[in-house]
Amino acid sequence: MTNEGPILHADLDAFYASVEQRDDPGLRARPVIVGGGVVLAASYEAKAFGVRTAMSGAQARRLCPHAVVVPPRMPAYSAASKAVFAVFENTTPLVEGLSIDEAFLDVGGLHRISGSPSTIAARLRREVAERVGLPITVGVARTKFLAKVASGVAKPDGLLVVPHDGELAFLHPLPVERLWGVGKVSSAKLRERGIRTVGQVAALPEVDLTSMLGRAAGRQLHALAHNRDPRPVQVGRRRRSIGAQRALGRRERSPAELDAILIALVDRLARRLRAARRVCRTVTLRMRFADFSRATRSRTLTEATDHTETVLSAARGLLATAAPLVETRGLTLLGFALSNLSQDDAVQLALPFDQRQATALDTTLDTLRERFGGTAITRAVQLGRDEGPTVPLLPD
DNA sequence: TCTGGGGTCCTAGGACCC
DNA sequence: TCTGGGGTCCTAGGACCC
Repeated sequence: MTNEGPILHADLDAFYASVEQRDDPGLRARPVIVGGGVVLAASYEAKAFGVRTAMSGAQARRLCPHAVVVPPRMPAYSAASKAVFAVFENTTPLVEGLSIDEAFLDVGGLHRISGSPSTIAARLRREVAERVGLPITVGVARTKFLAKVASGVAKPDGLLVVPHDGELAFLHPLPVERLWGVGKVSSAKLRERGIRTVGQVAALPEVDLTSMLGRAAGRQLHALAHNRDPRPVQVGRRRRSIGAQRALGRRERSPAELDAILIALVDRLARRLRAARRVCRTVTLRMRFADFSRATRSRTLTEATDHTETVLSAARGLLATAAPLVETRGLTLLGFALSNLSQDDAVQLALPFDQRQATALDTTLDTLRERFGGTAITRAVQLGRDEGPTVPLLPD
């Protein structure tokens, strides 16, 4: 898929909180906080008091004592998300979802059919408001990165178009934190050297940035500050891992209690895996401790699986490995991630051809089985699953 | 102030193979 | 016997995003 641009970045405003205000008129125009222990989303009325996403609930209530705190309703948010994405798909087939509440849309080539990019963006906002009842902000620019920055600047309920001849004038005065990939740590490193704006980053040689932030991050930052972002909008990106976790609090848990939580997590994950028709090969145990330090332990299986029992025994093995850590640091969060995902219907994927080719593949698989055993078959079939039917199935 | 639940990508070292 | 360069895979940690 080529990058024809221009690109829209569409981002729902205070998504979870907006859904709550839409569904309960009593909440409209009032400060709303979604989530209990931690703020998952805050309405703009609550944000005005300094409430932010990921802030602890206690701090949020101190800042905004009259806020209405509501528990999250995930099914309502997924349904709203689906409805909004339907509007996106109706605008252009070139949609790249980034999360439950934002996406890139490539509207290049739509000019003659649908009007100018700003007309398309205005219509998109209107349709989301009319059909789904939610406010959405849209940034329009030549690249993904600029479109995303533009929507960030235009929030809430806004529309901002960055003109071709005004890109650097728009970009350079912005604080470095607006750059994608600049979080707390990178921001601190840059500010330590007196670098506060994107323009100041652009004045730096790339080597300075890579030595400060690492190779990939430095290069990316350098490119973005110079407004270089060739990444196309990618349709149909696939998930690379599936995870589930549970906070445990500071209370000690008995081994039996821990095992019960472990079983519940693994069971949930294996179900999601099968529902998505995927198989996994790597199981990762994620832990957080009383001092908020973290650790992971992982194991890669020889064959991909979606069986609860197989994942469960790997999960138990990993937790046993980590017993000394758990003992000394005190476990406060337990989670698992399944990665190294592939499709579970590879043979079908590999056989959209005619009968002769199907027979040839069967012969190939038989040969492999004779010469290399089952592992080679799994490996070859996984290549087929990951890469599609063009991958040669014979090892070199 | 005391911290949820879901993800992505990068780095670096070691094992192993050619 | 010692030496090498290059590549892939696995593991662990960490930054960042919503």
